[in-house]
Amino acid sequence: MKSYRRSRSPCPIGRAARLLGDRWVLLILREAFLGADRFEQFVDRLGINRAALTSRLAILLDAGLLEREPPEGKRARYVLTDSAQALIPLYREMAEWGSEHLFEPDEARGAWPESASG
Amino acid sequence: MKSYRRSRSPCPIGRAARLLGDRWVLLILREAFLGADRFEQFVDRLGINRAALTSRLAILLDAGLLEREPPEGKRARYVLTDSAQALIPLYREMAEWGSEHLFEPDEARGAWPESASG
DNA sequence: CGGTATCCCTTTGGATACTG
DNA sequence: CAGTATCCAAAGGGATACCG
Repeated sequence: MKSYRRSRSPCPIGRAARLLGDRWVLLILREAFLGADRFEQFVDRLGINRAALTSRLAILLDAGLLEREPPEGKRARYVLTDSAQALIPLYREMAEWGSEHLFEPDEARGAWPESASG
Repeated sequence: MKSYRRSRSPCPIGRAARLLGDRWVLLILREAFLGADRFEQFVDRLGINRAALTSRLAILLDAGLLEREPPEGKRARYVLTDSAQALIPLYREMAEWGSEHLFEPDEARGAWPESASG
């Protein structure tokens, strides 16, 4: 597992890109903002492979965007840290931009599930 | 090559994530914002593999974020479209967030190159 | 300069099974 | 429920060679 705390690009965008330039990371955080905090919830909502989810959760914990509650043991909840909450403006930008530039004018906007549509 | 115009997630974030959830795409756009518009410039500044660059440029052309000048033939320049320019606020957010949450307080912020640091 | 093609290895991903 | 393990196929990535 790569450490994301040690992503040593001197450029803030480069360092952010190392973390956020991953589709699953982006989608997991979206689900977390929408209230998901359980392993199975992410699996169910995103249709993500369990191994892939495990690896992304480790990355997000390492980067300090999620915290486990409780820190050790099973049945954890994954809760957003302040660092992750600080990403909300960026997500708002992403949603606006996506809506304006990646949809036809008459095309319906909705929410997930990713698994049903790609 | 997947078509990014046909990324049919009904969620704007899901659709944006399909495009922006790729480290190279993010970095290529950063370089373009900083003035790069030639194939070799992207290779030199990012240390990106030529095949990887070709594939990402195709994605960005398909998504309407870049345009070729001239449209056909060789010696093309890759110029940012209005859609891509509209991403600047998102990049600004990303830079601010990265600077605040992915660096030590006393750590120096700089720019690329990615190739020299990861 | 602006690519395309090839080789080969590593990573990722889906499916599925298993454990406490 | 919350993962870990395994298998295998597909995609991605670096190095390098080649072409007009």
